[in-house]
Amino acid sequence: MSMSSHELDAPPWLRVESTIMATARAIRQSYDQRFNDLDLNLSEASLLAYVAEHGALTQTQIAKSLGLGRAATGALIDVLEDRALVQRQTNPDDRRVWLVEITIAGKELVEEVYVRDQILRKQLRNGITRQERQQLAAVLVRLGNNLASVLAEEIETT
Amino acid sequence: MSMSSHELDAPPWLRVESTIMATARAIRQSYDQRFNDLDLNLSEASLLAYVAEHGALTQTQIAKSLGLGRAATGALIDVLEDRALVQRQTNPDDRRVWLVEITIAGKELVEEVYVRDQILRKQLRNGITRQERQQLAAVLVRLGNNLASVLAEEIETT
DNA sequence: TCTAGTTAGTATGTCTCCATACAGTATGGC
DNA sequence: GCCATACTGTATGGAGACATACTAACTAGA
Repeated sequence: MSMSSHELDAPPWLRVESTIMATARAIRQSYDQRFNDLDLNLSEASLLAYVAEHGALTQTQIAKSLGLGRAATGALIDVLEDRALVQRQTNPDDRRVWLVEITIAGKELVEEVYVRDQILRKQLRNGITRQERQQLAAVLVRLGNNLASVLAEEIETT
Repeated sequence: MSMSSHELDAPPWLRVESTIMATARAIRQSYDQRFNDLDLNLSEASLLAYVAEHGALTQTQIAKSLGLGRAATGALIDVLEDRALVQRQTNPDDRRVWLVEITIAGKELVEEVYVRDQILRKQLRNGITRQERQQLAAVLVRLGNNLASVLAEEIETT
Protein backbone atom coordinates (compact mmCIF):
# COMPACT_ATOMS: atom_id res chain seq x y z
CA MET A 1 0.00 0.00 0.00
CA SER A 2 2.82 2.43 0.81
CA MET A 3 4.18 4.18 -2.24
CA SER A 4 7.45 5.39 -0.80
CA SER A 5 10.18 3.41 0.88
CA HIS A 6 10.81 5.94 3.60
CA GLU A 7 10.60 4.66 7.12
CA LEU A 8 9.66 7.99 8.58
CA ASP A 9 6.77 10.19 7.67
CA ALA A 10 8.40 13.50 8.37
CA PRO A 11 11.82 14.86 7.45
CA PRO A 12 14.18 13.39 10.02
CA TRP A 13 15.53 16.63 11.42
CA LEU A 14 12.06 17.82 12.19
CA ARG A 15 11.34 14.41 13.65
CA VAL A 16 14.05 14.72 16.25
CA GLU A 17 13.35 18.29 17.10
CA SER A 18 9.61 17.98 17.23
CA THR A 19 9.76 14.81 19.33
CA ILE A 20 11.98 16.51 21.87
CA MET A 21 9.89 19.65 21.75
CA ALA A 22 6.64 17.74 22.13
CA THR A 23 8.05 15.81 25.08
CA ALA A 24 9.10 18.99 26.78
CA ARG A 25 5.69 20.52 26.17
CA ALA A 26 3.97 17.45 27.57
CA ILE A 27 6.09 17.47 30.71
CA ARG A 28 5.23 21.09 31.26
CA GLN A 29 1.58 20.37 30.60
CA SER A 30 1.34 17.49 33.04
CA TYR A 31 2.99 19.52 35.78
CA ASP A 32 0.72 22.44 35.02
CA GLN A 33 -2.27 20.15 35.44
CA ARG A 34 -1.02 18.74 38.72
CA PHE A 35 -0.45 22.23 40.09
CA ASN A 36 -3.59 23.63 38.54
CA ASP A 37 -5.74 23.73 41.67
CA LEU A 38 -2.88 25.40 43.52
CA ASP A 39 -3.01 28.13 40.86
CA LEU A 40 0.60 27.50 39.94
CA ASN A 41 2.26 26.54 36.69
CA LEU A 42 5.54 24.66 36.44
CA SER A 43 7.69 27.79 36.26
CA GLU A 44 6.05 29.38 39.25
CA ALA A 45 6.27 26.19 41.30
CA SER A 46 9.93 25.81 40.38
CA LEU A 47 10.75 29.34 41.35
CA LEU A 48 8.91 28.95 44.62
CA ALA A 49 10.73 25.73 45.45
CA TYR A 50 14.07 27.19 44.53
CA VAL A 51 13.60 30.23 46.71
CA ALA A 52 12.29 28.04 49.53
CA GLU A 53 15.51 26.06 49.47
CA HIS A 54 18.08 28.73 48.80
CA GLY A 55 16.76 31.70 50.74
CA ALA A 56 17.16 35.34 49.80
CA LEU A 57 18.42 35.68 46.24
CA THR A 58 18.59 38.36 43.61
CA GLN A 59 16.44 38.00 40.53
CA THR A 60 19.44 37.48 38.32
CA GLN A 61 20.64 34.59 40.47
CA ILE A 62 17.24 33.01 40.27
CA ALA A 63 17.05 33.53 36.52
CA LYS A 64 20.39 31.86 35.98
CA SER A 65 19.53 28.86 38.11
CA LEU A 66 16.19 28.34 36.47
CA GLY A 67 17.53 28.82 32.96
CA LEU A 68 15.22 31.72 32.23
CA GLY A 69 15.88 35.25 31.09
CA ARG A 70 15.80 38.09 33.58
CA ALA A 71 12.63 39.56 32.10
CA ALA A 72 10.68 36.32 32.36
CA THR A 73 11.91 35.80 35.90
CA GLY A 74 10.85 39.27 36.94
CA ALA A 75 7.36 38.66 35.57
CA LEU A 76 7.09 35.39 37.51
CA ILE A 77 8.10 37.10 40.71
CA ASP A 78 5.53 39.82 40.11
CA VAL A 79 2.80 37.20 40.06
CA LEU A 80 4.04 35.35 43.12
CA GLU A 81 4.53 38.58 45.03
CA ASP A 82 0.96 39.69 44.27
CA ARG A 83 -0.19 36.48 45.90
CA ALA A 84 2.12 37.05 48.85
CA LEU A 85 3.98 33.80 48.27
CA VAL A 86 7.31 35.57 47.98
CA GLN A 87 8.42 39.05 48.93
CA ARG A 88 10.97 41.48 47.57
CA GLN A 89 13.29 43.18 50.00
CA THR A 90 15.74 45.93 49.30
CA ASN A 91 19.41 45.36 49.80
CA PRO A 92 21.11 48.34 51.47
CA ASP A 93 24.48 47.24 50.06
CA ASP A 94 23.29 47.33 46.45
CA ARG A 95 20.28 49.40 45.70
CA ARG A 96 19.88 47.99 42.22
CA VAL A 97 18.80 44.58 43.40
CA TRP A 98 15.84 42.94 45.07
CA LEU A 99 16.34 40.12 47.49
CA VAL A 100 13.54 37.65 46.95
CA GLU A 101 12.38 35.57 49.89
CA ILE A 102 9.64 33.09 50.48
CA THR A 103 6.80 33.98 52.86
CA ILE A 104 5.03 31.82 55.41
CA ALA A 105 2.19 31.24 52.97
CA GLY A 106 4.74 30.34 50.31
CA LYS A 107 6.35 27.77 52.59
CA GLU A 108 3.04 26.10 53.22
CA LEU A 109 2.23 25.92 49.55
CA VAL A 110 5.61 24.56 48.56
CA GLU A 111 5.12 21.53 50.78
CA GLU A 112 2.17 20.51 48.65
CA VAL A 113 4.28 21.10 45.54
CA TYR A 114 6.86 18.62 46.79
CA VAL A 115 4.25 15.95 47.43
CA ARG A 116 2.74 16.21 43.97
CA ASP A 117 6.10 16.28 42.29
CA GLN A 118 7.08 13.00 43.92
CA ILE A 119 3.92 11.33 42.72
CA LEU A 120 4.19 12.59 39.16
CA ARG A 121 7.89 11.76 38.89
CA LYS A 122 7.14 8.20 39.88
CA GLN A 123 4.55 7.91 37.14
CA LEU A 124 6.82 9.39 34.52
CA ARG A 125 9.65 7.02 35.39
CA ASN A 126 7.42 4.03 34.80
CA GLY A 127 9.17 1.55 32.52
CA ILE A 128 12.34 3.60 32.33
CA THR A 129 15.34 2.35 34.22
CA ARG A 130 17.67 4.51 36.23
CA GLN A 131 20.43 3.71 33.78
CA GLU A 132 18.34 4.81 30.85
CA ARG A 133 17.52 8.06 32.54
CA GLN A 134 21.16 8.72 33.19
CA GLN A 135 22.04 7.92 29.62
CA LEU A 136 19.27 10.16 28.37
CA ALA A 137 20.70 13.00 30.41
CA ALA A 138 24.23 12.26 29.21
CA VAL A 139 23.26 12.21 25.55
CA LEU A 140 21.29 15.41 25.92
CA VAL A 141 24.31 17.06 27.48
CA ARG A 142 26.57 15.97 24.62
CA LEU A 143 24.00 17.05 22.10
CA GLY A 144 23.79 20.37 23.90
CA ASN A 145 27.54 20.79 23.66
CA ASN A 146 27.50 20.04 19.95
CA LEU A 147 24.73 22.55 19.53
CA ALA A 148 26.65 25.16 21.46
CA SER A 149 29.72 24.80 19.28
CA VAL A 150 27.63 24.83 16.14
CA LEU A 151 25.95 28.04 17.22
CA ALA A 152 29.23 29.62 18.30
CA GLU A 153 30.93 28.77 15.02
CA GLU A 154 28.04 30.28 13.14
CA ILE A 155 28.42 33.55 14.99
CA GLU A 156 32.13 33.71 14.25
CA THR A 157 31.58 33.58 10.54
CA THR A 158 29.09 36.43 10.64
CA MET B 1 30.34 23.87 53.21
CA SER B 2 27.07 22.95 51.58
CA MET B 3 24.12 23.18 53.90
CA SER B 4 21.77 21.00 51.90
CA SER B 5 22.40 17.57 50.50
CA HIS B 6 21.02 18.34 47.07
CA GLU B 7 23.27 17.63 44.15
CA LEU B 8 21.52 19.93 41.73
CA ASP B 9 21.06 23.66 41.81
CA ALA B 10 17.55 23.72 40.47
CA PRO B 11 14.52 21.68 41.43
CA PRO B 12 14.92 18.35 39.65
CA TRP B 13 11.68 18.39 37.70
CA LEU B 14 12.52 21.74 36.23
CA ARG B 15 15.97 20.40 35.49
CA VAL B 16 14.69 17.65 33.25
CA GLU B 17 12.08 19.72 31.59
CA SER B 18 14.27 22.72 30.97
CA THR B 19 17.14 20.62 29.67
CA ILE B 20 14.89 18.96 27.15
CA MET B 21 13.23 22.22 26.28
CA ALA B 22 16.53 24.03 25.91
CA THR B 23 17.86 21.28 23.68
CA ALA B 24 14.84 21.49 21.43
CA ARG B 25 15.17 25.26 21.26
CA ALA B 26 18.84 25.00 20.40
CA ILE B 27 18.19 22.51 17.61
CA ARG B 28 15.60 24.83 16.17
CA GLN B 29 17.95 27.76 16.51
CA SER B 30 20.87 26.09 14.78
CA TYR B 31 18.68 25.04 11.86
CA ASP B 32 17.23 28.50 11.66
CA GLN B 33 20.74 29.92 11.43
CA ARG B 34 21.76 27.50 8.71
CA PHE B 35 18.69 28.32 6.68
CA ASN B 36 18.82 32.01 7.47
CA ASP B 37 20.23 33.22 4.15
CA LEU B 38 17.63 31.15 2.34
CA ASP B 39 14.99 33.08 4.28
CA LEU B 40 13.62 29.88 5.77
CA ASN B 41 13.18 28.72 9.32
CA LEU B 42 13.13 25.08 10.39
CA SER B 43 9.38 24.70 10.13
CA GLU B 44 9.22 26.21 6.67
CA ALA B 45 12.10 24.10 5.44
CA SER B 46 10.51 20.98 6.87
CA LEU B 47 7.21 21.67 5.26
CA LEU B 48 8.88 22.37 1.94
CA ALA B 49 10.86 19.14 2.11
CA TYR B 50 7.86 17.13 3.10
CA VAL B 51 5.75 18.43 0.26
CA ALA B 52 8.65 17.94 -2.15
CA GLU B 53 8.77 14.26 -1.23
CA HIS B 54 5.12 13.41 -0.86
CA GLY B 55 3.48 15.50 -3.56
CA ALA B 56 0.03 17.04 -3.40
CA LEU B 57 -1.34 16.90 0.12
CA THR B 58 -4.10 18.56 2.11
CA GLN B 59 -3.14 20.93 4.86
CA THR B 60 -4.48 18.61 7.51
CA GLN B 61 -2.30 15.77 6.24
CA ILE B 62 0.71 18.04 6.34
CA ALA B 63 -0.16 19.27 9.81
CA LYS B 64 -0.41 15.76 11.16
CA SER B 65 2.87 14.65 9.66
CA LEU B 66 4.73 17.68 10.92
CA GLY B 67 3.19 17.50 14.38
CA LEU B 68 1.74 20.98 14.12
CA GLY B 69 -1.79 22.26 14.48
CA ARG B 70 -3.83 23.10 11.42
CA ALA B 71 -3.74 26.81 12.10
CA ALA B 72 0.03 26.96 12.37
CA THR B 73 0.36 24.87 9.23
CA GLY B 74 -1.95 27.13 7.28
CA ALA B 75 0.10 30.15 8.30
CA LEU B 76 3.30 28.47 7.15
CA ILE B 77 1.76 27.66 3.80
CA ASP B 78 0.62 31.25 3.44
CA VAL B 79 4.19 32.43 3.73
CA LEU B 80 5.59 29.83 1.34
CA GLU B 81 2.84 30.47 -1.16
CA ASP B 82 3.52 34.21 -1.14
CA ARG B 83 7.07 33.38 -2.13
CA ALA B 84 5.83 30.99 -4.82
CA LEU B 85 7.63 28.03 -3.28
CA VAL B 86 4.43 26.03 -2.98
CA GLN B 87 1.02 26.47 -4.55
CA ARG B 88 -2.51 25.67 -3.47
CA GLN B 89 -4.79 23.88 -5.89
CA THR B 90 -8.45 23.17 -5.51
CA ASN B 91 -9.65 19.60 -5.36
CA PRO B 92 -12.85 19.07 -7.41
CA ASP B 93 -13.68 15.97 -5.34
CA ASP B 94 -13.67 17.85 -2.04
CA ARG B 95 -14.13 21.55 -2.16
CA ARG B 96 -13.18 22.01 1.46
CA VAL B 97 -9.55 21.19 0.93
CA TRP B 98 -6.50 22.67 -0.73
CA LEU B 99 -3.97 20.42 -2.36
CA VAL B 100 -0.55 21.84 -1.64
CA GLU B 101 2.19 21.23 -4.19
CA ILE B 102 5.75 22.33 -4.53
CA THR B 103 6.71 24.66 -7.39
CA ILE B 104 9.78 24.67 -9.62
CA ALA B 105 11.33 27.39 -7.49
CA GLY B 106 10.51 25.35 -4.41
CA LYS B 107 12.23 22.30 -5.81
CA GLU B 108 15.38 24.25 -6.46
CA LEU B 109 15.44 25.66 -2.97
CA VAL B 110 14.80 22.34 -1.29
CA GLU B 111 17.96 20.89 -2.82
CA GLU B 112 19.98 23.41 -0.88
CA VAL B 113 18.01 22.56 2.22
CA TYR B 114 19.03 18.92 1.89
CA VAL B 115 22.70 19.78 1.58
CA ARG B 116 22.75 21.94 4.65
CA ASP B 117 20.77 19.46 6.68
CA GLN B 118 23.29 16.72 5.96
CA ILE B 119 26.15 18.92 7.13
CA LEU B 120 24.44 20.03 10.31
CA ARG B 121 23.25 16.53 11.18
CA LYS B 122 26.79 15.28 10.95
CA GLN B 123 27.97 17.95 13.37
CA LEU B 124 25.20 17.25 15.83
CA ARG B 125 25.89 13.51 15.84
CA ASN B 126 29.49 14.12 16.82
CA GLY B 127 30.39 11.93 19.80
CA ILE B 128 27.01 10.25 19.88
CA THR B 129 26.76 6.70 18.65
CA ARG B 130 23.98 5.35 16.52
CA GLN B 131 22.94 3.13 19.37
CA GLU B 132 22.72 6.04 21.75
CA ARG B 133 20.57 7.95 19.34
CA GLN B 134 18.23 5.03 18.99
CA GLN B 135 18.02 4.65 22.72
CA LEU B 136 17.39 8.35 23.13
CA ALA B 137 14.47 8.05 20.75
CA ALA B 138 13.17 4.94 22.49
CA VAL B 139 13.28 6.52 25.93
CA LEU B 140 11.60 9.64 24.66
CA VAL B 141 8.82 7.53 23.18
CA ARG B 142 8.27 5.69 26.44
CA LEU B 143 8.35 8.95 28.36
CA GLY B 144 5.84 10.32 25.88
CA ASN B 145 3.55 7.37 26.49
CA ASN B 146 3.76 7.85 30.23
CA LEU B 147 2.97 11.50 29.75
CA ALA B 148 0.01 10.68 27.55
CA SER B 149 -1.52 8.36 30.14
CA VAL B 150 -0.86 10.85 32.91
CA LEU B 151 -2.62 13.56 30.93
CA ALA B 152 -5.50 11.28 29.96
CA GLU B 153 -6.04 10.16 33.55
CA GLU B 154 -6.10 13.77 34.65
CA ILE B 155 -8.86 14.56 32.17
CA GLU B 156 -10.96 11.64 33.31
CA THR B 157 -11.08 12.85 36.88
CA THR B 158 -12.25 16.29 35.80
C1' DT C 1 36.01 63.64 41.87
C1' DC C 2 34.27 62.42 37.24
C1' DT C 3 34.03 59.52 33.64
C1' DA C 4 33.61 55.12 31.22
C1' DG C 5 32.13 50.67 31.52
C1' DT C 6 29.32 47.03 33.80
C1' DT C 7 25.35 45.10 36.04
C1' DA C 8 20.21 44.75 37.89
C1' DG C 9 15.72 45.00 36.85
C1' DT C 10 12.04 46.49 33.62
C1' DA C 11 9.51 47.56 29.27
C1' DT C 12 8.54 46.38 24.73
C1' DG C 13 8.19 43.89 20.48
C1' DT C 14 8.63 39.43 18.34
C1' DC C 15 8.36 34.53 17.67
C1' DT C 16 6.16 30.11 17.54
C1' DC C 17 2.94 27.57 18.87
C1' DC C 18 -1.80 26.03 20.97
C1' DA C 19 -6.94 26.18 21.85
C1' DT C 20 -11.12 27.69 20.64
C1' DA C 21 -14.71 29.16 17.75
C1' DC C 22 -16.42 29.71 13.21
C1' DA C 23 -18.23 29.04 8.17
C1' DG C 24 -18.30 26.09 4.38
C1' DT C 25 -18.45 21.38 2.80
C1' DA C 26 -19.03 16.07 3.02
C1' DT C 27 -21.07 11.98 4.58
C1' DG C 28 -24.00 8.42 6.48
C1' DG C 29 -28.43 6.96 8.56
C1' DC C 30 -33.24 7.39 8.08
C1' DG D 1 -33.99 13.76 -0.20
C1' DC D 2 -32.98 15.47 4.76
C1' DC D 3 -30.75 16.09 8.88
C1' DA D 4 -27.26 15.32 12.39
C1' DT D 5 -22.55 14.72 12.56
C1' DA D 6 -17.84 15.21 11.28
C1' DC D 7 -14.21 17.38 8.96
C1' DT D 8 -11.34 21.40 6.42
C1' DG D 9 -9.28 25.56 6.60
C1' DT D 10 -9.22 30.22 8.83
C1' DA D 11 -9.46 33.85 12.37
C1' DT D 12 -8.43 35.21 16.87
C1' DG D 13 -6.64 35.39 21.49
C1' DG D 14 -3.44 33.78 24.67
C1' DA D 15 0.74 31.45 26.71
C1' DG D 16 5.53 31.34 27.35
C1' DA D 17 9.69 32.48 26.22
C1' DC D 18 13.56 35.44 23.90
C1' DA D 19 16.19 39.69 22.34
C1' DT D 20 16.82 44.32 22.56
C1' DA D 21 16.96 48.62 24.55
C1' DC D 22 16.47 51.49 28.48
C1' DT D 23 17.08 53.57 33.35
C1' DA D 24 19.19 53.39 37.72
C1' DA D 25 23.02 52.08 40.29
C1' DC D 26 27.57 50.27 41.15
C1' DT D 27 32.76 50.16 40.21
C1' DA D 28 37.29 51.06 38.69
C1' DG D 29 40.72 54.25 36.66
C1' DA D 30 42.67 58.85 35.60
